[in-house]
Amino acid sequence: MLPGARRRVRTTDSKERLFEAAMELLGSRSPEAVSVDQIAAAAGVSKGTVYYNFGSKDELVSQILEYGAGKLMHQLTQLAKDDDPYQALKSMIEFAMEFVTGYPSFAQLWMQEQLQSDKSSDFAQTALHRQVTALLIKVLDRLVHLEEAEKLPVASTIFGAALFTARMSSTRRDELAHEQVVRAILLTVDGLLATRPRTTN
Amino acid sequence: MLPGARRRVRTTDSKERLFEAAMELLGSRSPEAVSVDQIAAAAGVSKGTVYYNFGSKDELVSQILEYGAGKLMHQLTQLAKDDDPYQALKSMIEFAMEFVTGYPSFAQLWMQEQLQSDKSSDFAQTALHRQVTALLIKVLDRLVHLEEAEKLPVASTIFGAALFTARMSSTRRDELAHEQVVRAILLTVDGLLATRPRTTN
Amino acid sequence: MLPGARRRVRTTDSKERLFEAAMELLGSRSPEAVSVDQIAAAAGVSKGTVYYNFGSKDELVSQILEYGAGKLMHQLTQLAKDDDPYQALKSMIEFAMEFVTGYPSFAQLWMQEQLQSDKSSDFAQTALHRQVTALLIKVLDRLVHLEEAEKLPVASTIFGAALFTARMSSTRRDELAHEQVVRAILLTVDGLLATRPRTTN
Amino acid sequence: MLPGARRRVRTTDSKERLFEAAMELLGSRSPEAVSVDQIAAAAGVSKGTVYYNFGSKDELVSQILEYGAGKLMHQLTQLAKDDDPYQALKSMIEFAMEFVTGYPSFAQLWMQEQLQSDKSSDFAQTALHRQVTALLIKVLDRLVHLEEAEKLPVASTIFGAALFTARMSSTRRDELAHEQVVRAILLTVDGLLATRPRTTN
DNA sequence: AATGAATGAGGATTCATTCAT
DNA sequence: GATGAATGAATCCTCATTCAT
Repeated sequence: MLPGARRRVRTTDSKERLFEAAMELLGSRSPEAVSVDQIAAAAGVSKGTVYYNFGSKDELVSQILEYGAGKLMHQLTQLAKDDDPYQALKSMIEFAMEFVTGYPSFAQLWMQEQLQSDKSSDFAQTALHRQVTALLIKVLDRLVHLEEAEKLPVASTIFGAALFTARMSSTRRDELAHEQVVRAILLTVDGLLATRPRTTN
Repeated sequence: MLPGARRRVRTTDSKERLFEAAMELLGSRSPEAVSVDQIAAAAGVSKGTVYYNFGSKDELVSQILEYGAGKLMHQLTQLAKDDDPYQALKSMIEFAMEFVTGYPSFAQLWMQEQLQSDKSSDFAQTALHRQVTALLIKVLDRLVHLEEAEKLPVASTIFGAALFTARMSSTRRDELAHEQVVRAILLTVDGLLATRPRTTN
Repeated sequence: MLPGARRRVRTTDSKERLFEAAMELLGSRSPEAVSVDQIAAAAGVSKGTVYYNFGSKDELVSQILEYGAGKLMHQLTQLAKDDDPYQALKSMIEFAMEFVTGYPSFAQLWMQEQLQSDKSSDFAQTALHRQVTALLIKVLDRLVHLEEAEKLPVASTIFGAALFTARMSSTRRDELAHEQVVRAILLTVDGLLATRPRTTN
Repeated sequence: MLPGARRRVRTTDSKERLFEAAMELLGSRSPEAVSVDQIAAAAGVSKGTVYYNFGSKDELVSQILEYGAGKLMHQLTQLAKDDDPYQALKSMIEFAMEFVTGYPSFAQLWMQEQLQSDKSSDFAQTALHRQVTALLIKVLDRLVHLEEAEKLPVASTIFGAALFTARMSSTRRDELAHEQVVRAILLTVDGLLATRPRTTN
């Protein structure tokens, strides 16, 4: 083939299809419960292609995790910059909700992997928890004055409530309206506003 | 053997040992990631004994789920009766934290199964979500006046935050002190108190 | 218990129930496809009772086989005594049909075990084949003159046709009327009568 | 490797080897009594290969059944075309004998499955019984005049006698000479010729 | 870049059998 | 006489992975 000619897109075609198929399937089942055959079949490629592109099942899962973490963090970081810290939190929660609805597998994977003590290192998602809470803390600091010891619990609570309730509402679509859920999660912030001194700029 | 000494107990011994071994193992891994061999070995019985006592792996998991749900609901129902609704909520959250710390497998299993749309009905844990939120709503109603549409989201948020953060804190013991987490979750309630009309007894 | 007092009947109660349950189940499945659990459950006794009464599954199967063989041979021997050899053959075939209809498991077991070369000894059913063919040959000898070499093939054919078609007709009850089948099997004898010299008494 | 030498064939090699190994083993034991391990070992491939090629043990057994049914019916259909109906029947019986001797597993499987009422529909072998008897009836009709009601019983008897005696003679090779058995089975036809009006062409 | 065939380790489950009571 | 609990070998099957093409 002539160098520089058409190429590029086609190259990672199967890779992307595998990626998406895996995300889809991992949205409702644990990684152990999803087989490589299923992923390959859903992507319309052969099983060997999974190994050609990702090397192993674990690697595929890790890449999904990392991809999602990157995407989420990128956007949350942008939203955190809003001048109004309350508005920033609201937008962040809204985005998290949308994100989890769009990619249920991320929430699923994070929740699961976050709870496993034995698995090796776990950069990605432990890092994610740390990164998100750090970001939340930064925004909260701009809103109210918190004692050092309570910062992480508060941030974790918001993170957990958002992650869990978002995931939940993406299943029970009818009962848990997006908007109402966002408002409910923001109640934690309202609670802070009512009980802590405002940050004096 | 000395007469009158310990004995008798032995009867359903293996069943209980299996139950506990399974709870232990399911605390940190998804059911699919725990093998029947592992459970049997951990309980110190043969693999066949699992099937003699439970019929199948799924049934064992289900029974754990049901057992936990019953135990949790029983205690929460008691605590909800406290005359002071705020205190009731606080005790309930505290108990939930302790419970999840003591039996991490429950939180793990509930979270996972709650997210699976395809599994057939799932009385136990779907029922659990409904039961817990119903109970929370009853207590909240005694505290503040909520619009019908926001009740479930608020209750779900508290439930999710408690479940997730409790589970989280039982892994990262050092960083997330029990007491602080309870206070953080209660912020949602503080938020309600600050923004909604009190219930007029 | 006083010797000579009431006893007898009750003693083999479970044994008989097991025997009948096993016959029933073995009527439609190979021994390997029927479990001791199933037999015990069908008999309404515990699994241990099978071993108490029969020692092993194989022994139970063997006893069924022997019991059936004895019963069948006893009656066939009587019927073979009829003065009219043609009538004797007819009665024998009729009885075989009834017998197989009543106890499908015998036909099933015989057919299966007859075909296994590797299984040890096999008194019962190999003996049965020999006994039945020997009996048939005796009666045939009274009817027509056969060369030595063709005796066994002819007797085997009648035996096989009867056993197989009887078993078949007990499944497809509607299509294969008892009477017609008997007549069809007797055609072999008619064939002999038409092509061989009659026995001169 | 020498160019042009044997090669290529290899492709579905394992599948065929499994097929043959299974036929061999099923010749003397019921499917329940033959394990997948044994089949795989006999074929010289790994257990997984059985599942890769056939999906399940049942499917493997079914395919053997169907393959045999096809092969048998094909040849019988040819032989049935002989102008002389008696000769046609003789050839058909001879072929059936050879076939059963060559592939004892077919007779074994057919007999067993034909007798199971509970198994779902069972195209293959029930179809086989129907097909063979239908074919036999067609030939018989060219030979003698039969009442409608007796056609199936007569055909079934011939089928059963052939199947069973053939299977039997392939075990007791010494006692049941091929030729004699064929003649014995043809006696049924002789019986017909002696007792029914010939078909008037 | 991709695949289909093959594998073997491991997983859930069944089952004949043993044994203390 | 009878049973329930327990077992471990064996069975069917799944699955992540490898490799020649």
